[in-house]
Amino acid sequence: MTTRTIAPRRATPRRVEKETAATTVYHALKRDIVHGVLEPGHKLLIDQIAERYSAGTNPVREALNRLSSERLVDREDLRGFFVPPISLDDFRDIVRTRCWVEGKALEESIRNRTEAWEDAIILANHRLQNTPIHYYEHTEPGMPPPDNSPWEERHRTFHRALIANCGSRHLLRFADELMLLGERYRFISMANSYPRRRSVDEHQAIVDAALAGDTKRAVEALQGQYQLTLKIYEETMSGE
Amino acid sequence: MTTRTIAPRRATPRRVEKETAATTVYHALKRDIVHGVLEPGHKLLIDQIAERYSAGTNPVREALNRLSSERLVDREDLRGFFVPPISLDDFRDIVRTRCWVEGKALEESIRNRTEAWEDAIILANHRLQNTPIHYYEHTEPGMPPPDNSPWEERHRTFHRALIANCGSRHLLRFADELMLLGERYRFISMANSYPRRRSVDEHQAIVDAALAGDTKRAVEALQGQYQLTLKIYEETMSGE
DNA sequence: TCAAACAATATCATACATTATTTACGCATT
DNA sequence: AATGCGTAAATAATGTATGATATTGTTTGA
Repeated sequence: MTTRTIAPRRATPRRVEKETAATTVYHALKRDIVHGVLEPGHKLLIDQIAERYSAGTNPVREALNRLSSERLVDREDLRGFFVPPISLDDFRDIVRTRCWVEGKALEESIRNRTEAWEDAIILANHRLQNTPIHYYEHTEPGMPPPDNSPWEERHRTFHRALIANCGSRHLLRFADELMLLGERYRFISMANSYPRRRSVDEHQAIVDAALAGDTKRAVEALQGQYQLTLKIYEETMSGE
Repeated sequence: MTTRTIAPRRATPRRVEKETAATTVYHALKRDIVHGVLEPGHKLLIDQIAERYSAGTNPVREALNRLSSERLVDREDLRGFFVPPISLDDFRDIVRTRCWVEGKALEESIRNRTEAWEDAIILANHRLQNTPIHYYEHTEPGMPPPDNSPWEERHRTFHRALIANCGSRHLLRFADELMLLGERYRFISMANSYPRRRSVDEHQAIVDAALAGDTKRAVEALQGQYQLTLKIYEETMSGE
């Protein structure tokens, strides 16, 4: 057997992953659209966006073009870019499609289950449970809305972890797109009233069923959570 | 009740839908990538593309950015754009995901079936059957490969018609993306040998089952066709 | 009241400048 | 001679500025 020299590791990676202005604007726009900062139906004027994010018009246009293919902005030749309008029908479609896509992905994840996947789920769930939600009602009047971005981030991570083992790159991509589209509705409609429901228990139920290998129960628990989100949204809308 | 004046109709529509250079390049690039004219793994140099399609660099970059969000080109900050490489694993993923997505969409289409939908299927199938395929083997040596774009177009239309009634905009969008990704593999691998198998019968079987309301049989027929495509591709690859 | 003409605004395309990466080359070391 | 390293030139992506073209809003005239 030949002696194998260990490849030397650099302290810093060879290529410092640098971001272009277009990519920076892309992420910023994505965040602001999902968070409802940029309002549905609103026209996205190139110059305004450029100034808002301190960039040139060219990077802005590239970012908008990328987002248009993900349906996070609407585009019309020679007429410009718009924040997509929202509608109950659209949200229904998003939730329904998400149930199908993530249901299938969870099913496959359980079928291919590995220890690493189970560990990741447990960890993600644990972290999510230990991240408190700051409720808007508990803040002083006139104060800015509370920042729940740590919880949001871990919530996303948890749901990604559940289906990460499905083995399909494309299915994961679709799930991710739908998650973003759905989150926008949550941010827009529930900016002032975070869910009171015991989402901790709901998440735990999904994890328990998934770890037990009970596909049917796990998928139903997952889909049930999304259906509930839809129902709450419908009640919120009709109540106003 | 007030008398209602009929709004006057113009002979010509108010807005003549005009296409920007970016959109033209977008479609041209999409076509050439799917058709395998631009080879997998190949680097897409902005200036070359711009000259190739007689456009400026700016529209080209916008088109590339749109395509990158649809996974029809790969993009890396500061390093440029590339035609995505192909691999058996990737094709397997595409076919599998397509079976899930279109299977679900067909199921829903049948559940919501209407006369208009049935008519559209019958029509699309009829048109497809009446469009001949020009086989490469039947052309004279040294001749350019035959143009089957009419058949390709109607084939796409047929498969879209099947699932068009599913009621989900997003599911249809995913199906469309996957169809394009899958078509690229067909064009690349079978450029010289069009399928001899009786796809007419396969399509007819799907239509018959769908019209009979036999969801299970229709979905299985549809998925079977895709699985067969995968099998043929696998054999083609191993045989070389 | 309607329509045509004009003005204002914004998108789109081109040309040019800047910045990063890739390649090529020379030199030193093994 | 072969390999590794550092520097410099070449190449290409990115960003800025400007002009051309289309749309939108307003005004004017019949």
